[in-house]
Amino acid sequence: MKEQTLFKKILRDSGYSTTKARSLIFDLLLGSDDPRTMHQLIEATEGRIDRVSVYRIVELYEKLGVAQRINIGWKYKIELSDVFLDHHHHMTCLDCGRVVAVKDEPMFEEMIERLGQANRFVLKSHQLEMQGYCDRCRSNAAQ
Amino acid sequence: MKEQTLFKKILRDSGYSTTKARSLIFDLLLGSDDPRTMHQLIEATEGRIDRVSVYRIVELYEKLGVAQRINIGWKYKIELSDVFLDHHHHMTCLDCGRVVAVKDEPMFEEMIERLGQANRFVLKSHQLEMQGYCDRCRSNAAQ
DNA sequence: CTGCTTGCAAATCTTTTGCATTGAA
DNA sequence: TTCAATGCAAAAGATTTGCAAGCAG
Repeated sequence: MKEQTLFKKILRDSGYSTTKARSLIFDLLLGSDDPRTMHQLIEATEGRIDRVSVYRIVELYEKLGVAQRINIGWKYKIELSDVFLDHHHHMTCLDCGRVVAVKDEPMFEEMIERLGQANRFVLKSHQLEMQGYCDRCRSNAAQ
Repeated sequence: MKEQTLFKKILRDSGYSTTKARSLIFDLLLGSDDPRTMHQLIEATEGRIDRVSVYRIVELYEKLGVAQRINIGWKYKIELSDVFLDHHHHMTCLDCGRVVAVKDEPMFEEMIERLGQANRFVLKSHQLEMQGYCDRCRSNAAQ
């Protein structure tokens, strides 16, 4: 199913309407490879949507599982959820700030599952964030 | 080495002095099992330290590797770094908010290492955050 | 002593709330 | 048409900055 169609279906099924503002935010998220900060997202609307609405829309997307916040350093960024992007994790370069999406291995998922059971948790989600220096930056300067 | 001693040594070695304010924040972090939000930390000082100083001290602790921010849901919390606590990860209950520290397996560390190499990153740190429902909450209501 | 630290005041930035108006179905 | 969604104004909350006074070494 085309992303936009699935997106509209999710809204409709949950009793929300598809509006110009909601579609724009969705397209902005779909259009960028990298997660976006709230600030970037608001900038990207170029005043077409009020900042308050951006907050409200992102909040809704999180509730519906359309988007998720991920934590990069001290800040958070927004990206589409696993429904629209493959489940993955992030590796951030401490020097240039580049964020690489890392597909995870089945073995990793199994391990997460085991950790949950060992603590008697029924796990719903998880995030793995890694930081280090990418090859480009490493060849430029000694860390 | 006793925690306080190591703490003072880290400050001294980096050219910072040990002050009443810095010791208090350190003790507060050392005294609680769970990570603390900035808000909780400020409350815990009971006005003995200005909120601005708390921010500045926490910032310094992060720079020196004494403490680290961890992301719990949308917010972040502060806890002592691996220098003072064993390296671990967090499992948060989506219902009651309880945070469980999870010791990780050597296998996990190996996997992280491999992921780094595969992406030509030299990894320096990583965090794994898991969310789900704990056994207490699960037995109270159906999720 | 002397410069690093802190407190205080205030600026700035981020996020939330209330309410009147607009627009999707 | 009708109620949900948006914009606008403003409040509330979080974080940062500048500067004078205080304290650790």
